[in-house]
Amino acid sequence: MVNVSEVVENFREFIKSKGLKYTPEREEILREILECKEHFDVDELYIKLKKRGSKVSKASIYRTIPLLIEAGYVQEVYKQNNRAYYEVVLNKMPHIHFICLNCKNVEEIEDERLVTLIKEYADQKGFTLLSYHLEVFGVCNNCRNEE
Amino acid sequence: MVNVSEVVENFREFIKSKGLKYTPEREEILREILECKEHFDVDELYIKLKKRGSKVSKASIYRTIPLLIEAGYVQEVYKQNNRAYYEVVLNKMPHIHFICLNCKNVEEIEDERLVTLIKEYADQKGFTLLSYHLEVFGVCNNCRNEE
DNA sequence: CTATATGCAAAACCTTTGCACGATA
DNA sequence: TATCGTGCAAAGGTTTTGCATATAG
Repeated sequence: MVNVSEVVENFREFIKSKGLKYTPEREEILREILECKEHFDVDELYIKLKKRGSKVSKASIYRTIPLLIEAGYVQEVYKQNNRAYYEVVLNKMPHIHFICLNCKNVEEIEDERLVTLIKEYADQKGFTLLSYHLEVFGVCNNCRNEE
Repeated sequence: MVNVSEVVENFREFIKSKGLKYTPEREEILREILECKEHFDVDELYIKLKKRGSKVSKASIYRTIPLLIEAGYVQEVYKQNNRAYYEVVLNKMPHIHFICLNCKNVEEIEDERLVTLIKEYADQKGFTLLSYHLEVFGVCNNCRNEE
């Protein structure tokens, strides 16, 4: 699992190295995101924070997420209903998303061979790999049987 | 290349099989989309249609695209500035995008092993494969050397 | 003739932004 | 104390929707 205090510390250094200010809001948002096991969107995050008694605004969330992405902790994975969904990428094996176009369900799979394959190409091209995501679109078993 | 009249005919059957009505607007939109070699968004499409003297409204485009997606001709590939970008998936080999986060360059690669791997999983899950795309983020060789 | 589609304009929605106030370094 | 961040509310821009009219079957 992710070592939360280590990440928090790294984030603080990241923020400072950019000449920005480390604020309680930014830390709250980071900590809450690190708790997310699944994909999340801004609204969900906002509600979770509210429930904990936090006073952060959505504006701050919208302004903090790009920093977390830049720091390499978070990644936007897809959009649905005009809403962006994110996930924590720390210590997470890159994975394949199987997205059903009918029921919109997203299933996640991890695969070693894919990792190998991509690394091979990256090496070949002299490409410094940061992250990636593979999205597969189709119709899931359930939906197909219902038709 | 895509056989346009064949696709148009298939789409007509698709529409009818759903008990919907086949209209000139729907066909105009389909034909225009089949002309798109690159990714496109609703606005671009609308402007192209206008230039040809078409009278279709954006509303109709927005209402037609989901049908084209359902029919399997079109796919949403990404969003940028809160705008959805689509592409025609007919006769297009699935591909890997290597995206350089520095210079924003996108390089496209086709790979057989990836196809095999995904088909394997899809079969396993009873997932009807329509399309997919793999995006790899990092820093390209040129940019790395410049730093 | 009936059910569905269209176009228009307004609404809905997520995200961004301006501004005054507050907090960090 | 200067700079940057925050919250609020309003703006911005894409997509959706209600409604009257038009059209397909």
